[in-house]
Parts: sequence; structure tokens; C-alpha cells
Amino acid sequence: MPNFYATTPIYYVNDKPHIGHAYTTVLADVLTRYHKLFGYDAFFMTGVDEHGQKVQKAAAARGISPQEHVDEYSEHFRNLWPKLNIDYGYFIRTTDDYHKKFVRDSLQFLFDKGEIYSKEYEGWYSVGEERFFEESELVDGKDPISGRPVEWLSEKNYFFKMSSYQQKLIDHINANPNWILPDFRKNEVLGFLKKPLNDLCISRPKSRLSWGIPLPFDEDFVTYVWVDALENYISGVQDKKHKDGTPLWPADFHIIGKDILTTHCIYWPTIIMAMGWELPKHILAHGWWMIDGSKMSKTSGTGVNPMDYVETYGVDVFRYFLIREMVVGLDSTFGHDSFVRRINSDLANDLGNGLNRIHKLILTNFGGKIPVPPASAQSGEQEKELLGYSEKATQFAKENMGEAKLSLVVEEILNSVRALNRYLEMTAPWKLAKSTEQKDKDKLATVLYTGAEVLRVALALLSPVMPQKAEKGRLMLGASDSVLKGGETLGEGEALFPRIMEEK
RNA sequence: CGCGGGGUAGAGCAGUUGGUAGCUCGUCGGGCUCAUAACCCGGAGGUCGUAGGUUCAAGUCCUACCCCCGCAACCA
Repeated sequence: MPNFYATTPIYYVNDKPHIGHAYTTVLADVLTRYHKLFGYDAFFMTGVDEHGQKVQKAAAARGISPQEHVDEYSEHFRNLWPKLNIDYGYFIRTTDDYHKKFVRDSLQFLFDKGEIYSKEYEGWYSVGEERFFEESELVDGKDPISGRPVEWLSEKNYFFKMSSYQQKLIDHINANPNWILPDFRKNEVLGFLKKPLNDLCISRPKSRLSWGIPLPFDEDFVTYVWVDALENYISGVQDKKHKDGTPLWPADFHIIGKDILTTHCIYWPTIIMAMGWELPKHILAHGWWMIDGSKMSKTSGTGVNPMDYVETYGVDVFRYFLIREMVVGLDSTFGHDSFVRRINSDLANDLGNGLNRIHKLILTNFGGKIPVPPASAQSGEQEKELLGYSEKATQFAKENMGEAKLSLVVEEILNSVRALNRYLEMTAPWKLAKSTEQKDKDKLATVLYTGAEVLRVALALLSPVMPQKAEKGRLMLGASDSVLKGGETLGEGEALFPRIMEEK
């Protein structure tokens, strides 16, 4: 049994969950479910990043400890995932003790190995923003964000010798052209690596930031984000194994948004190299959701709120839209009209309606039992052609889930459903039903059986995207898990995907 | 010369290794009546941002330019 381990980023616990988090996690979930469907021992991990300045500040403002704050806020994410039908294997929190130990051990290892050194950092520091700015970033000599004055400050910090792994990283990328997906992101990273890499500042003095993991070799400092956050991918599964006993790491996929490409394709791999670990097999960077043409903003609460759609129209339909609409890698738009159009056209008109057609025809003509097809069934030209669509979709799904071309996979599945609707038009079972001739009766049984089979396959292939709806559809067909059996009794008929009706 | 993405029918988008330009919606006409005002057939509508180049052949490769957008080192 082949194995599969994927990760989402760990989300910053202080953030309010939005469509970005939802999409990344749904994508990971769907990918994982596809691998399960095709016989993999598949697992994915998500979680939250709980340290840092914003948490420290937010907790202070609420008059509670940072730990109390993150205990409460981490639930925002943990509670969201069931609502989105997310079936994660493990949820990691960076304040978990085993994680902190893992991070401290690795920092000590790097320090002992000479990969970490300290130096005085000098720069323009903004007290308001609590960070340094480059000379070039300043606006009129002031903090470009708040406009407040900055002061020249000197501060000791610890640095990771990232620069010494630059060439090794470039070599690895060139030797593994599918390591970073999609392709143009790989080029972007290579472009970035043309310039000399700096070393990476991995600490903050406790005086500035106390809410973090203390450096094992200097307790006056805490580690700053990179090592802490990125190592979750390994620390979270260090004691876990695939069913065949192999460890989960290295991951098959890191699924990330394009904004954190550099952290995952440069910082993280160089840390891994320094630690002597194995590199992840693929890093998949997706695009952003635009809301009505503008970039999603977590601060401006204006316009469409995609998360409301889960509540209003249902989870599975929401998941379908995300997966069908976004070409993995590129940006997409979340718009009300396109949502309604997509759902009505693909799911209500084609799939749901097609299912009802078959259901009703079997109900009235065969007393609600799947007709037993005569021997000639499926050997007719029309049947072969129709079933060809199902086979093509199955094949396409197997081949393309590896590169996560899910929008195309879904489109291919829908093609088989559209073919079914055409097939019904050509064979006109409602006319066959009126005939008394045996050959027409045989054909009728064949048509309805074949039609039901195509739907069964389509629903099975869509189950990673729409787990609940696919299951309901399967029950409607009375189909057992793998095969459609003649003689099985249909389930209750219902509009699986109600058409979204709106007054205009 | 910072980096990257996009510019394809009225709208929104696909277009793998170059070989008659597709999909969904909308629109016009027709059909069917099993079905969720659904479904099926046909039509109209595109000089694939601009200008060159390579090639027997380019939306698809090369060059230059124009327009829109994002990123520029912790917003998926």
C-alpha cells in the first residue's frame, strides 16, 4: 500500500479564519481523500502557530496569559474544520510540550554544529511596530506603516547560516523539476536565489518578545518564528507511522499559499539540510482568492463573505466550488453570481437532475430495483461510448491528483455526467418503456443499469470533494461501496442538489 | 533594467510535449417530456493585448513593446 503524507501551514492562531485558511485546508483534505480512494495510506496534518508578538499583545490587552489566550483562540480553527468536512489526521499546536522540546533539541544541535552564531544587528527600529526597517523602507525617515519616528538601535541576535546552503538548494531544485509546483513558482524561487542569500535571524531578545520558545543555549532569547513554526511538519508526526511501519516524514506535499513560498522553498529546506533531515517531496503553492476582483482582505469586512456560503448553501457545495473554480496555482475570484451559476449548472442541472432522471425511471419501470442487465448490456456501441467517459474520468483522476490538477479532474467527471444526459436523450428510455417488445425491454434495462453505473462512478470520484453528498447519492442508487448490483433496492429519491433560486 | 502572474466569443475561464480555437453562463431557433423552469440538438458571436521573428504549421516557441494585478523576505 503506497503512503501519502501532506501538510497545511500552521495558521497563526490570532488570525480570524477566512477563505484562505479554508481553501488550503480543503485542498489538503481533498488531495488526501483522493489518495485514500485510490488505495493509499493517506494522512494530513494541520494546526496552529501560537507564539509571537501578536499573541503576546492580544493576551496582554485582554489581561490574561498568552497560554490562556491561545487555548481559547486555537479552538477557532479546530472547531471550523468539522464544519468544512475536514478529516485531518492530526492537529498540532506549537505550544505543545513535545514540539517545544523538539525545537529546542534541534536548535541545540544546530548551535553545537556551528550553524548558528550571534552578532550585533544594527538598524532603524520602530517602537510602535516593534520591528526593524531597512533604510530603503523608511518613508521620510519614519516608520512606513505607522509614520512614527524610528531610532537607530543595536541589538544582539542569533543567526542561522542559511547562506552556506544556497548552492546546494539551487542544485536540488534543478535536479528535481517537480519539487516546487506549479512550474512558474519554481522559476520564481530560482530567481530569488540568483542574489546572494542572507543568513536568517532566528531569535528575539526576551525583553522584546517573551512569548516564545527559549533558546537552549541562551535563555535570554526566544526563537523567532522560522524554526519554531516550520519544524511542526516533523515534530507533529515524529512518533507516528504509516500502517506499513515507515515514518511519515518526509512529507509528500507541503500545501501552501503563494505568499509563503520563500519560507517553504528557501528557509525551510536550508534548515532541513543543516539538520541532515530528508527534504519534503513536493511543495505545492496555490494562488489567492479574490473577492469580487479585489484581494481578499481579512481586515475589511466588506462585500461577500465566502464563509457565509458554507452556512447558506451547504459544505459540500462550497467545497465543490472551491475545487472546481480555482486552477491550482493561479488566483481565482469568489463571486456570488459565479457561485450560483456553477452550482446550478454543474450540480443541480447536470448531476442532481441526472440522478433524479435515472432514479425515477428505475422506480416506475422496475419497481425501484436496479434492473438486472441482460448479457448484451454494456457491449452496445452507445453503452461502450458512455462508459468510456467514466473510465476516462477515473483514469484522469488517478493521473492528475498527484499534481493536484483538481479543477480538471472535476471537469472530467462532470463530462461523464453530461454524456449520461445525452445518452438518455438518444436512447429515450421513457419511450422504450411503452414498448411491449422484448428487445426494447432489454434495452431499457440496459440503459437504466448503465446510466446508474455512470452515476455511481461519478459520485465515487466526487466523494473526496463532496463526502456527504456523494454518500447520499450512493444510497439513492442503492449501490454498495464498489459495485452496482442488479436487484438492489433504490434509496429514497430527493433533490440532492437543489437549484439555487433567486429573484432578480 | 527588482520578481512574478494575467491580457482567448457579451461575462467568467480551460487550453498538456506547436498541427482544423474549447468549456460554463448568456443569447437566437428547434426538440423532448423521464427529470430540479431541468435535459438534448443546431445557430450567431473570437484577426487568441500590439508589432515583428522561427516553422510546412503558433494562442502554444523567440524578441520588443503596451495595459492590468500581485509580491518585494511571518496575511492561505
